[in-house]
Amino acid sequence: MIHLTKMNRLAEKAEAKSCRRARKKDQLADYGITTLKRLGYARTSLRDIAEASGVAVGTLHYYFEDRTDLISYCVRRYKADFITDMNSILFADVDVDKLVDHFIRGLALSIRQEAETHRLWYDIRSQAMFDPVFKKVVDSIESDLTKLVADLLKRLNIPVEQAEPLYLVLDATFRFHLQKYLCGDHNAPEKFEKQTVALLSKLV
Amino acid sequence: MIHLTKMNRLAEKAEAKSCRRARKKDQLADYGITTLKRLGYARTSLRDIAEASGVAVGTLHYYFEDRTDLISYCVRRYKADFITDMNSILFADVDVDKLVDHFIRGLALSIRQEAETHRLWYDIRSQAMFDPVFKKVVDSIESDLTKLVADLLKRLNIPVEQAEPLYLVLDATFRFHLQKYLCGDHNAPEKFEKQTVALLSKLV
DNA sequence: ACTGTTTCTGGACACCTGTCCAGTAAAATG
DNA sequence: CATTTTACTGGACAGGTGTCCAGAAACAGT
Repeated sequence: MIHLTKMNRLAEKAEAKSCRRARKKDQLADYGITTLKRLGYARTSLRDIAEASGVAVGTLHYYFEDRTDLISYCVRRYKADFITDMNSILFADVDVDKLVDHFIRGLALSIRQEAETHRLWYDIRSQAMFDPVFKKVVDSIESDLTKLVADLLKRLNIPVEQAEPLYLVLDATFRFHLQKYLCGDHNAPEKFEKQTVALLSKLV
Repeated sequence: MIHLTKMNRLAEKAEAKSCRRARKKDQLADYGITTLKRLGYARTSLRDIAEASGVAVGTLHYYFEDRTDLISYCVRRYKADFITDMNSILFADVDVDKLVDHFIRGLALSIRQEAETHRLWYDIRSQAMFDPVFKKVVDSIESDLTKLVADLLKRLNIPVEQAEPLYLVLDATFRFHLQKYLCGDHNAPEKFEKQTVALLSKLV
């Protein structure tokens, strides 16, 4: 029995240790994401991230294999938050009647509040066309986003086969107006809302 | 009179000179575009372009102010070819009846034949969200593409106000299937064709 | 054939990049 | 308290980056 409790102790310790390590790793990744949002993939260096984290560059290599590993980890982690945000928009409102309008309004609001986040997403997605390292996580995010739209359709009793093309339509208008917004057009989110409503009324 | 002919001569010489210079500049830009297509914006260095051109790095600085100037010039030049290609797709066929189908088929073919070209376009467009240097040329290309769709609508006797949202729909499906194609899905162009036809039948 | 101009080279420059490691500080362990 | 393990530092390293320039080479005009 003593052996077992001893082993449990050790196991607990080991777990607590790896847990602490994981937490720190995530914390560093968060600073990484912040930096990536600001500078974009092409311009973000390890030193930028280290400086943002208030940590030496070597520390990054203590927690991550190499640059690719770090950025991949950032993107994977970033994905989680990203989808969570999107989901909270979808399920914020329960009234099925006005669900679509609220959904679209949520997206419009997100252009205002999370412009840098979405900008990074489009950056990474483009990068994935050149660097296969990001292919998997980009595919994963994109299928999650499609699923998001599918969930919306389900609640509206619309066949989910339309989810993919509908996601693409939403994505295109969203990206376009995000771009306008980032260029200083403060009415872009509003325009996005109108255009999307008009588009959806024809499609569903 | 002698003076005038003399001045004409000189003017001609000067023009021929600047013309030769411009031609060489364009030639270098072409090698730049080739390299950008292959490596993407983030990974393309002046030395890569110099090597592709069979020229010393200094020569690039002889024709271009700096890196930004070179790449901007490349993108601006690349835009011309890009739009020309797109236009030739639009006006290749004259039969109004099957114009849309041919147009979409042309786009599908372009995924196969010009995948790297389009990949670069999406790369630069994302880059423009971070670097205002590319904002202008990206806007210009995007408005040209919208005009392309508007021309298509005109020939179909459909109000051109729909051009922008329709362009966005085409862009989204095109980009999505280009991505799939680049990931090894050889049927992506075909799927693009089907999905786009289905989508358009609902929209117009 | 000589002269001035344009074109181009090859290398120097300062800086930035990711990677690595000896050594230090801190914390856990006995 | 002593020792071992973990966490972290600061700097060295090789290689890559954009930029710049003295001078060679090619060319033009006379």
